[in-house]
Amino acid sequence: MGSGEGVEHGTPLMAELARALQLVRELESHLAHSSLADSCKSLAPEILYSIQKSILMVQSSSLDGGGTPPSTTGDSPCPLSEEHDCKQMKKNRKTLHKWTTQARLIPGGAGGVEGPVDDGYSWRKYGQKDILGAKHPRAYYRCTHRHTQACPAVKQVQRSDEDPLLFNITYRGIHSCLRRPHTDSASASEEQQSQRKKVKTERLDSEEAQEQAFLSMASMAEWGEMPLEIFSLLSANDDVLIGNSTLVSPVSLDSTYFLMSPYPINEETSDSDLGEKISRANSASNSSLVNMDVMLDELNLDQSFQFDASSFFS
DNA sequence: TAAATTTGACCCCT
DNA sequence: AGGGGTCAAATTTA
Repeated sequence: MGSGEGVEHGTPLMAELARALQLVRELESHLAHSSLADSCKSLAPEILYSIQKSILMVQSSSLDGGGTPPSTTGDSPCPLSEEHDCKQMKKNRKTLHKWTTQARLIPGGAGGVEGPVDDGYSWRKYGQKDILGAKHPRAYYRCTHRHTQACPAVKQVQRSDEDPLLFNITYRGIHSCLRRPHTDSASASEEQQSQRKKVKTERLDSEEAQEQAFLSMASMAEWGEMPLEIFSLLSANDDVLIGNSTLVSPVSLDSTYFLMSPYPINEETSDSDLGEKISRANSASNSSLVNMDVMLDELNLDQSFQFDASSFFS
C-alpha cells in the first residue's frame, strides 16, 4: 500500500469489512454441516483471515495517524540514524496487534497430525531469555524479512510450566512482507522429504511428563517435521539435540507436525499460502480443543470495529 | 561464504 | 534495581 491511504477512521470501510466478516462467518457455520470437500471448507477460514487482517491493517494505519506505513518508498529498515525514529518505532511496536495461540503436542502422536500449525512465514530467532518464574526459556523470533522489507512481525514461544507438551505462541504485528515464493505442494513436500532432519536424543531427566514429552519429540523428530521454534526450546531444555540445528525455512514452511492445532483439521494444504493463525482463531471459537485468543492490545478501536470484534471473537 | 543461531550486553519500562 | 525484549558479535551450519 502506498502511503497513508487516508483511511482515517474508515467508518464505511470498517462497516463493510465487518459485514463481510459476519457473512463469511455465517458461511463457515453452514459449511461445517455440509458435505463439501475440505478444500472448499478450508476457504472460509482463509477468507476470514483475510478480512480480519484487512481490518487490522485499517485499524493500525489509522492509529499511526498516517505516520509509518510499513513499506513506503524509502524501505530502510528502522533507520538507526535518528533516535527519534527508533523511539517512534518502539512506540509503534507497543501498539502492534497481539494474539496468542497454544500449540500442544499429541502425546502418542507419532504421525498424528492435527493440522497445520505452521504459519507459512519464515522466522529468524533473535533471542532467548530465561523468564522469571518460568521453568523454560522464552524464544524470540522476528520475520526473516525484517530488514529487507521492514516487516514488523515477531513472535515469542514459551513452553508451559505445567504441561511440557504445551507451548504458548504469541504473535505481534502483521506481516507486511511478501509471502514466501510459491512452492507447489508437490515440490514442497519433496523438499521436505529430502531435508528431513535426524535427531539425536539424550536425556538426563526422567520425570513422567518429561519423558512423555521426550517421546513425542522423538517421534516428531523422526518424522522430520517440527516447528523450529518449539524444537529450539526443547533442545535448550531437554537435551534433545538436532543434527543440524538450523531447521529454518524450507522445512518449517509447510511442515505438518504433531501439534494440536486450533484449526479444524485441514490436513496438508501445504500450498495454501494463506494458511495463517488468525483464521484459526475464528474457527477456534467452535472447537473445544482450541485455545486461541485474539487480543487487540491497547488499541482504541473504532466503534464499528468494536462491534465487530465483540461478535467476532466472542 | 552467506545465512541462521547463540548468547551476553544493552536498553527501556515498571 | 530488576525484568523483559532486542541487539549484535561470535559461532555454527548449509
